[in-house]
Amino acid sequence: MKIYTIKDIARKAGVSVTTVSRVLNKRPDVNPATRERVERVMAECRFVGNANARGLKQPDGDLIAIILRGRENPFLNALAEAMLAHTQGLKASFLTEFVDEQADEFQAAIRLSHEKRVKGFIFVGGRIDERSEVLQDMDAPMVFTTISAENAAFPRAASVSIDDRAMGRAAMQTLLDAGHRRIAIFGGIRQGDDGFAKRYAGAMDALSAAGVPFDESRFVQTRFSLSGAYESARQFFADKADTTAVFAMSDTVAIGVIRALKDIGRSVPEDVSVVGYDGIEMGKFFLPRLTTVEQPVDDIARQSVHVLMDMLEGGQPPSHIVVDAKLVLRESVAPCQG
Amino acid sequence: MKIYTIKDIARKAGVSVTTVSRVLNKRPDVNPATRERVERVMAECRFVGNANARGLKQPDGDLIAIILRGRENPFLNALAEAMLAHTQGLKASFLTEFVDEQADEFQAAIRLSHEKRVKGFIFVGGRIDERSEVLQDMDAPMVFTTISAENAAFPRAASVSIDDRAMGRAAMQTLLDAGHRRIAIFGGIRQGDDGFAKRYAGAMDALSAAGVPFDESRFVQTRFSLSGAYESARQFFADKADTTAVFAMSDTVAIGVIRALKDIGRSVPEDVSVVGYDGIEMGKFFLPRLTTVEQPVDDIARQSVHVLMDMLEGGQPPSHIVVDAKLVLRESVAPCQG
DNA sequence: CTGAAAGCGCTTACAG
DNA sequence: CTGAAAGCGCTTACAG
Repeated sequence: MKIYTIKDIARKAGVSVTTVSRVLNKRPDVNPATRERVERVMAECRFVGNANARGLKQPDGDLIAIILRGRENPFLNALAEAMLAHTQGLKASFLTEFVDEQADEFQAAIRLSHEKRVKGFIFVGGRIDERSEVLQDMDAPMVFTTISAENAAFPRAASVSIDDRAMGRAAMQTLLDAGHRRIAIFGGIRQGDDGFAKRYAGAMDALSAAGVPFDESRFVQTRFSLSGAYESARQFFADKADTTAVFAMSDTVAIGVIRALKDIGRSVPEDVSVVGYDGIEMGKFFLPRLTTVEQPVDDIARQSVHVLMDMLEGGQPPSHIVVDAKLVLRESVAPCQG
Repeated sequence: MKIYTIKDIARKAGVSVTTVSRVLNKRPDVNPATRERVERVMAECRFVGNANARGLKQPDGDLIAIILRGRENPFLNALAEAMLAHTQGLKASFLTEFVDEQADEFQAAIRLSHEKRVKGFIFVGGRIDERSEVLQDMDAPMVFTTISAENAAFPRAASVSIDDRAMGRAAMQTLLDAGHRRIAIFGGIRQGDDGFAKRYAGAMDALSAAGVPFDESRFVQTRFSLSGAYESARQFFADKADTTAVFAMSDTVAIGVIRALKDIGRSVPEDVSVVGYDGIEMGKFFLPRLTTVEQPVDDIARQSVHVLMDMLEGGQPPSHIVVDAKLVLRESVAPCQG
């Protein structure tokens, strides 16, 4: 199948390449008859423009990259997909870039800003740490989602997130209200004031308001995968069998923990209560259904896109938006028996 | 942040753009001192080449597209990821394209073959139907995965799949062996000899070998999502409450069915047995763990990549590879009580 | 080992 | 309404 160029089409239609380019870009200043003829030839040849050539000349509108670390994470995937849905009708075009769980999304951003002249970035489930420093040089606007960049001091970084501290507190409070006292927390590395650190701080708020001391050895730092959480839980419960409740900082972790509990002969929620975080779809189908902190995926997605466009086109300063999350009570938490 | 071009670098380093291009492409014919100087300037400027410009000249090695229909499907995602893993060290470069569940992956292929000069295609979880006809014109080699293209008569289409008929039979046999007779099948649209039709035919093989008639009204055509399967199952069991077992043509469907069963007060596997298909990770964590047909993801991925490269570089004819799947017995099937 | 020049496929002032 | 020509950032014979 020969690949036709704009030149081939021009020759076949008996016009100049300029004219072909015009009809290709649906410009108004073309004689209807000419346009029709060119369009027919293009259809016959199944002509589709060469994106590289076009990209070389046209700034591509504005290209925006949605960068997602962790291809398997169902929550982040849902978030990215929702963003794409809010992208329709915008002048900018969007691309989604997946980087490995272990990889550096900021290096990916730098690379994209050069290679593809990407003009704006949305980090889906990003982190902010010392590696983020490389972004200081970048003048493209960016937005962090599910994490606040308020204290990050990047000149052009906005953020959209839930109030992780308040929701961490709510999650823990749910467990406390059910009468639990020996509670474990399964979470990620806490650094600075990132999301995990805030959820942890919120949990501590609830605990100390209730006058319940927290035994540091009940904090488990786990990988955020089913198998990682499963192994962490097997190991933890072999040691701390008297734990009656778990606050898991993601639904995926919650599911891994529940499976491990079941395998050592303990039911959820009868023997151990579990509260998750994120609100993934599987949480509504799992047995038991997960009690969890539900992040408003669609809301976060919509706001993220709009905040970025406001910075990019409106020249507005970055803002740090906090959206409402809610704790949904389902089946994985029950009154403490112990 | 200024974006530097090869020209800027050349000027700053006091060489020609040709030389810069040479060091950029790591060609051997550059004076070490010159190379070092150019590299330093590039580093200082954080120079990264413009992909569009490069793509315009260089055939990009060979660009191969992995096309995946359905961004949410965990099985297909795992398959695509495994393919990428087998891609390391190959001369070709790969890109992953997601198309909507409802979209036409063949149109996407045509578009990519023009826009990005894609030279080969891997359809992850593709279909073969009347729409596929557009591929007749395409001379780029392609491979279908999880479905056989043996009878499709595309000149350059290879395929890698499991023996769906045999495995459909094995799935049904498992249920039969457990004593079940009133069995439902939850599957997709059967057309021609696609994967669903084969799984169905295999199930019929097992049934008729066992002398068990199949009640056509126990075939349920469902969407392949948690919620789709859930709704189908609620509706089906309201009518056919005496069904004691289900063969679900995907694990996701199996999970939706199990959740629905539980909600109408029936346990799996005590009251109803369920066998799934695919072997997604969640199946090992769900309660109960899923008895399922496990597709050898890594094997399919590796073979797909190699078959394509053989066609592309070795000029070999397309082959139709059948890889071994196995039925893994876990917890969702139990002896029939009824 | 190095550079001047042509060209990849397109777009866009500019002139008519 | 239409076309000739320059140029986007790079690569690659070709000549030295």
